[in-house]
Amino acid sequence: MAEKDAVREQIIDAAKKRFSHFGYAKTTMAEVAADCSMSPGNLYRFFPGKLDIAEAIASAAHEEHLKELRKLIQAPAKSGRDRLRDFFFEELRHTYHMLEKNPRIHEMASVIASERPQYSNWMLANERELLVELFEDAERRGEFRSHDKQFTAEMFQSATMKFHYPQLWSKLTLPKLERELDGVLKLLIDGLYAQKAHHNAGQAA
Amino acid sequence: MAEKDAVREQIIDAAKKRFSHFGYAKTTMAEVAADCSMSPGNLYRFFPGKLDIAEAIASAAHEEHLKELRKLIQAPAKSGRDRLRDFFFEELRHTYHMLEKNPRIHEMASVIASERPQYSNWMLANERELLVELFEDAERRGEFRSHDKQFTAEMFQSATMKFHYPQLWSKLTLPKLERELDGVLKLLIDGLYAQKAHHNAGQAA
DNA sequence: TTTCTGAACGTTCAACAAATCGTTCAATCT
DNA sequence: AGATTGAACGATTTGTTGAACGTTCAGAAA
Repeated sequence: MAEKDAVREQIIDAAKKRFSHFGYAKTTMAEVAADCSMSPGNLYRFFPGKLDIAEAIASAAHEEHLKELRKLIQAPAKSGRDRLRDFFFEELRHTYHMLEKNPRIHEMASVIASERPQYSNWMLANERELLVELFEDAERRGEFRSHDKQFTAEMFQSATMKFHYPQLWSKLTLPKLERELDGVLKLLIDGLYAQKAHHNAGQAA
Repeated sequence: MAEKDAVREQIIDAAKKRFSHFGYAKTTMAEVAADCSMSPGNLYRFFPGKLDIAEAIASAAHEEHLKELRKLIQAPAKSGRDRLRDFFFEELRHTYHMLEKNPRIHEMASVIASERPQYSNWMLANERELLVELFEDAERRGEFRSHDKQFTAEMFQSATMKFHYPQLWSKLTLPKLERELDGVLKLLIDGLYAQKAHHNAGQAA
């Protein structure tokens, strides 16, 4: 089993190099197999198909991303407002730099998104979990409160969706995007605080 | 001149029928010309090209849409909150029904959006003007206040961008989309009211 | 037996040819 | 003259063919 995992890792490494150098489409299974000194057919004992190799690569990167996000929402000295800002700014910069630094990686992400629509939803759900944690923590500290944290997290993701999709950016620079994200977040978070006020008023009555 | 406008109208009508029946791509200039009992070449005395005919059709529809939106934001008996809700719900339903009722029309919109990127921005800017009017009116009535109404309008459009792009809907039904839009708007508008409070507090100090 | 290979299968892709389309403009009509 | 035509032009699309690709599996290797 450990043996099998090591081979999987080797395949992932070889594929990652090829994909980010030549792109997903221009990389053949035969090439990846040759890089691993094995036959094309043998790859299929370790992965159901080419797309699954890409998914494994993406999942590892996603795990790294989640780790970074987790660090941000657990910053001890920061307010809930600042943590939310840090969270979504990290999301934006992550997407932006992926596009800027290496378009091949973004090609890979696009292929996965179009061939495995549910995969994007899974990633969004993972990030949403972190948001819920953040909201729970903010409530514990009495900062803001929301009735349905799962739903509120969905609303934040919905309202910041534009910043996930470079196709919607129409050549905006990162500073402009950041200014826009900042404005949206300010409104949303002020909304959260306001709902806390309503909630308290309701309790008092 | 009036003569020329009448012919333009005839061309637009013929093209509209063809585009919505067979689609933009499958309609040829020769067919539109034949429908108008003229030669293909003659079309170019009235329109610079095929895409401009589509744009004229889209612009007329856009004018209708703006008229509807204007009606909603000027409803006398409604609060700013309700007007904002009506505004964006109309936007969502407009997009949704365009897609649902006649995909050919949506195809036309997609072609224009991809060939004339600035055209989409122009439509967004028109709608943003109405939002600014709405904000000015709400401020006049003392309901909520925002420092930079142009910017605030941009933030509202940014946060509701998802509802403009069916590609991001992943099979969500209209009721689900409406629920989501409702949640986003609730946060945003609460945010507006909260900023008014901050503003007033600032004035008082 | 279990692990691995590489030829074989059906599908997808790339390159080329033919046809079609948007657009132009010299010639024709009014 | 100005208005209109329709053949001609270049660009784009369509159709087709052969190679390349992802995937499978019967058999070889271990």
